[in-house]
This record gives sequence, structure tokens and C-alpha cells, in this order.
Amino acid sequence: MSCRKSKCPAPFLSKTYDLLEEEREAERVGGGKKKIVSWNLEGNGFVVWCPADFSDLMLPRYFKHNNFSSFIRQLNTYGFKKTASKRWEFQHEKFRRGCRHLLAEMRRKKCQPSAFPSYLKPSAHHPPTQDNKSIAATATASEVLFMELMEENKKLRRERLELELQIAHFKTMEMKLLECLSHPTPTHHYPPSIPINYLN
Amino acid sequence: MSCRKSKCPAPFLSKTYDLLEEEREAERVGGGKKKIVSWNLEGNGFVVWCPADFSDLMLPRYFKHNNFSSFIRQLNTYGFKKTASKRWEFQHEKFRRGCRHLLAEMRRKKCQPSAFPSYLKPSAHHPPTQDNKSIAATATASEVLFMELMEENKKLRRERLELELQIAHFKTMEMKLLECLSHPTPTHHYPPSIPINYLN
DNA sequence: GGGAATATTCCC
DNA sequence: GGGAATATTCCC
Repeated sequence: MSCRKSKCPAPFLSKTYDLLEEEREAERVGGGKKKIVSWNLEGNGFVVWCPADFSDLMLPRYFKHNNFSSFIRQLNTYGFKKTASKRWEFQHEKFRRGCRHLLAEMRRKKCQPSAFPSYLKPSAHHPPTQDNKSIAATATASEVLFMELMEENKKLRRERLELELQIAHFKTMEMKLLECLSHPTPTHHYPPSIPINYLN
Repeated sequence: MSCRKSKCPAPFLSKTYDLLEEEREAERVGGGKKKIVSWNLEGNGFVVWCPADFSDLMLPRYFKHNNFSSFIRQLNTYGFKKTASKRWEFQHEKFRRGCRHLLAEMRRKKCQPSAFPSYLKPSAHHPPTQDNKSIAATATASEVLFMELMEENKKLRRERLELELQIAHFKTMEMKLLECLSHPTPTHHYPPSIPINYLN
């Protein structure tokens, strides 16, 4: 148990909180600019309004990367939940506007103990051994069904996240392209950052 | 066992090797400047001649930090030995000038796996949960769980379909917009079929 | 969304 | 020099 843990919140949490406060202040004084990220209305969570700008402009100032998915990985590690289907809103019981002191109570998830021992979970990394073949043989049909459902569930969540990320990319591109069309220049070039690979 | 591990060396090793080769090349063509880091005479190790410049100028170009001690921590992790008392010289059996292929054989030191699963080890981070208090749930409880899983599964499939449809729309729009950009007309109108609602 | 490998930091 | 926590990446 490190001394740091008992006193101060994990750097990830402080930084995320700082970043929201900074944006709030910037909005208060500067106004005008479009919102990139902010506390939600109730102050019990936050919304990343523009993942592209958030990743490019804010992440590198607080973290050692500019990957939205790495940021999300951290949120999950600390137990945040995505709480809206159509926007990037995240909540955690202890993550509230005005309650910086609660951050110190938030805990990183460890690999949590599963009801099913790991050798029963299907995985490419655990080729069947003599041991778990015979154990699996004793599993009831409903247990097998249950595990299959769990696997499919996991897969679906994964796929959803991937699709959502793709959509975020599209939205960004879309805006850039519309920008180009609404401010025409004599010679047109393609905007530089179009991930053409999404087009087929 | 990840696919990466069998084929290519750890990023840390490639980057350290690259950095030495880059310096060697720079010295060959440019000459003049004082040496910051280089292979040793025998080519079976390397020397950081100027840790300050090395940290400020080279580390950030290859890694996500500029701390000499983090670099050394990595060297130790991969089994390098400090081989001189008065200068920062490091050697590893498989790290030799001209032998990039040997890097793939170098292995990170592991913290050796414990015989006990992590959830059996005493830890402040694992307060007993409903799950692990009664692994053998009652028939009704597991039935409820099962139904919940099925429901969530159905919801996820629905969501996935929706997201995929959105993406299909985006792809179509994308092509239309690119079309517009590549055949400019004197007066620009927005193409008619852009679902603006996707943009916020 | 999360497991697991690697990277970085912190601390002894 | 290395154990261990946290951060970042990669992959399912």
C-alpha cells in the first residue's frame, strides 16, 4: 500500500477532473468556442462532445498519448460507465462536479475474481489441457449455454465500441468536408485526413 | 502468447537499437558534434556519453518521456548490465551492433506467476462481493441472470444493427461529398441528402 | 469492456 | 537494481 494512494487520487482521475474544470473556466471567460468536453447538466458525470478535438487538443496536454480509446480504457479501469447511447457520456458515483475530495476514494479495478475459474472460460490463449477437458465435460448443458451467452455478449460490446468509434471518425470527416464545401477555394484538394479505408 | 512476441522485438529494444544506428549515421555524415550516445568499441554494448543531452534531445523522440531513470529501468527489465563504473555503459549478450535479428530473442523479465489466484491473496481492493460470497447460486438466481443476459444480448444486437446502418449512411455521404469536392461547380450547394442530425 | 503485455513512474 | 502501482497499447 503506497503512501500516495491513501492521500491523493490517482493521477488519471485528477487530470480528468482538472481538464473538465479548465474547460469550464475557459468557457466562462472565453465563451464563443464550441464545447469539446464538459460536466453534464447534473454535474454527476461528463460528456465528450467532440472526440476528435478532445483527442487531438486535450489528451496530449494531460496524458502521454492522443488516443481516445486509451482514455476510454482508463475510464473503464476506474469503473466509469457509459451512460448514454448517442453521445460519449460517462459517470461514476464518486466523480462529481465540485467534489474533488471524492476522487481519492475511487479505486482502480483489479482483475476481478470471476464466478467461473479462468480455465473454464473459452480463450484462444488456453488450449484445452487434459485437466480442463475433463472438467468441461462435467459442466452441465446450461452452464455451457451460459458461458456461450457471456462470450457473445462480450463480443457484441466490443463490436459496439468499434462501431461507435468509426462513427465518431465519420462525424469528424463529415464536418471537415462540409467546411471545405462551404468555403470553396479556386483549386480544390482533398482534405488531408480522410481515412479512405472507411469508404469500402 | 501474442503474435507480436514471436515475430518482432519489443518496441523498447527496436527503438534503442534505432537510436544508436541513427546516431552512428549522423556521426558518419555530419561529424563534428559531440557524441551523446554510441555503440562501444567492441560493438557488444553501448555508452550514454551525455545523459543530460540524451534525456532532453533523444529520449522524447523515441519514447513518451525524457527521464534517464525510466530508460535505465527498462534496460534493467530487459536484462542489460551496467558494465563500467565511471560511465553509463550497458551490455546485453544479444544486443550487438549489426545484429538486429538478435533483438527478437531478448525477453522481458517477468514477475513470476504465483501459485495462488489473485482473488485468494489478501488485498484491500477485493471486498467480498455478492458474486464470490455465494458462487453456487440458487437455481432461480442463475435463471434470472440468464434471462438478463439474453435480454442484454438482444439489445446489443439491435444497437449493433442501428450503428451499422448509420455507418452505411456515412459511407454513402462520404462518397457524395468527395465527388462534390473533386468536381467543383461555380456555385456550391450542399448535397441534398446529408442527414445533418448525425453531426451533433 | 476488459485481459494481458509493455511502458513509465514511484519508491525501497 | 528491482518490486509494484499506474499508464498505454494491443488484441479479443
